Amino acid sequence: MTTSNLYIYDSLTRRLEKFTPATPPFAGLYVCGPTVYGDAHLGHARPAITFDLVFRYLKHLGYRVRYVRNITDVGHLEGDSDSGEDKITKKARLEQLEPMEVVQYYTDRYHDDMDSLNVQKPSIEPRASGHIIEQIEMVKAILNAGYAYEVDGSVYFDVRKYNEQHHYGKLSGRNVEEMMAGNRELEGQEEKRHPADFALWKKASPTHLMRWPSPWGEGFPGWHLECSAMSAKYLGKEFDIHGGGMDLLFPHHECEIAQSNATFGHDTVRYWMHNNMITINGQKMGKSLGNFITLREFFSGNHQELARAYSPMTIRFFILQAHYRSTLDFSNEALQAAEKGLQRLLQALETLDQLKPSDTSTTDAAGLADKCHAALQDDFNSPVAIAHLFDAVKTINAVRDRRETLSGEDLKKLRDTFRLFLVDIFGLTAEKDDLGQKDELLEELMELILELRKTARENKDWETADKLRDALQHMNITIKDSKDGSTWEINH
RNA sequence: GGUCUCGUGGCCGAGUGGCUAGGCGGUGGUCUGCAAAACCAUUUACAGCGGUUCGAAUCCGCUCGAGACCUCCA
Repeated sequence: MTTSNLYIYDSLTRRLEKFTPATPPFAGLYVCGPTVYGDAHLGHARPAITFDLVFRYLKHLGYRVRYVRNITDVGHLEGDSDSGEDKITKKARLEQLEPMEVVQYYTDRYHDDMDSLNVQKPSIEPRASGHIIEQIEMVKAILNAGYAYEVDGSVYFDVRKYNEQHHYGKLSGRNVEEMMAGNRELEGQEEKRHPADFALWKKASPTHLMRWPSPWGEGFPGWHLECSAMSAKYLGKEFDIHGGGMDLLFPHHECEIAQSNATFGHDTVRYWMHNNMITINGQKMGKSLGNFITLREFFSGNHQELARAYSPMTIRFFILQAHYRSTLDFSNEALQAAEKGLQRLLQALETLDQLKPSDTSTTDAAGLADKCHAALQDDFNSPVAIAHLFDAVKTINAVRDRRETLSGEDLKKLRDTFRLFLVDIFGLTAEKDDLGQKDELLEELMELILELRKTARENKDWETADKLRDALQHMNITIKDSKDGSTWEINH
């Protein structure tokens, strides 16, 4: 294994901590996945890409990583009330489908979106509905430990009791007493002994569709239980990294900590990582505000806020260009800037293959790997690593233009390093749809047209040459002339 | 109201005490039949006020502004 010096910002200690996995060379990573009752929006892309980077980089460092990302397919209640309808059921009713049809439909679409973004599949993608037994067992264990109570077919976590021996609120920086003061009156809370108590198991109302038998009657698991149960099942009672969006810090992850402590008597997570939010007009992009733009809308450009379509790779690069703990503000201008920047990097990747080695090097190319590693080992600072790649682009172009030279050895090193970080670790590649759109017939036709234009230009028949160029531009095809001839591409 | 975070040049976005972040845009140039593309060069910053320090974007205080969580949310 590569000796690493990886530091991760731990949300719990609020400091950079040196990453030392519990049982090297293994590393366990659990990330909260989506609730599948709607298309993924730009906000969903952030944790997916952030932890895809973590996954890829840990693997690169030589760890044997088990990455678990759940699918939440048990509908959580819309309100905190017994009478509330859950999100998936509501969607199912509106679309006249089985709840599980809704789940399947949006799970498939989520997978498609993640594939487009070149997000690697997790090692295990467990569904909450497939782990009802594990969740029931966990409720039992918490009841046995005395940290929960049953009321009329529902089981609640006893936060006040738990707080006597543990600190409920240590992750999100709050305490139970303070939370009392600011707590709002919500319906359906009469059963709880304390407003901060949360449901571990919820009795299903007669009309509730998603329901399972349990020792407490027909019902469904509580909001926070699935992640505790499934992370323990697949990663053990102590695992390395638990990730998710900052908005899950409270109450979701706070509750997970309480559940795990109640069940196992100790924390299960060694490092808590939280990605920040994507904002639009300075505000969080989210379901509740209704100001979200789905990934599919980005890819098609079909949304009021979008000046045009943006490719999946542009979205990916846009997200990687900011540090995961900073907010990232969406704008058309920023996305177009990202698109241009990415093109520059990808162009350099191609140029790199054409470079010829010299006897000696006039420029340093060896430092790139160290600099990029240093950036990533500093809490996955992808924007700094990317800045180093841009510096390397200058070198690559200089060698191409014969302003600098590289020895064979240095050239190989530069190629390997550049490709390693850009393609393997950041997952940035040329758009696949480029090739998809260029079918064979089109290729041949374009070759013919470019040949005709070349002849026209050689005969100084500028009228014909320009006519071809302009006509193609109208068809959304751009001709790019260079010394070595002309190339073409379809505009996005 | 409670807890917390942030405020960097036209835009996005790194940076936590002294050393050019980077990208995009703009401007100038090279190339080109012209244009585009590509490449090269280059421009402006640290919300305000006060303090600590030889020295602060970076530490402390205050003011102003924005946001997040406290209910489902990535």
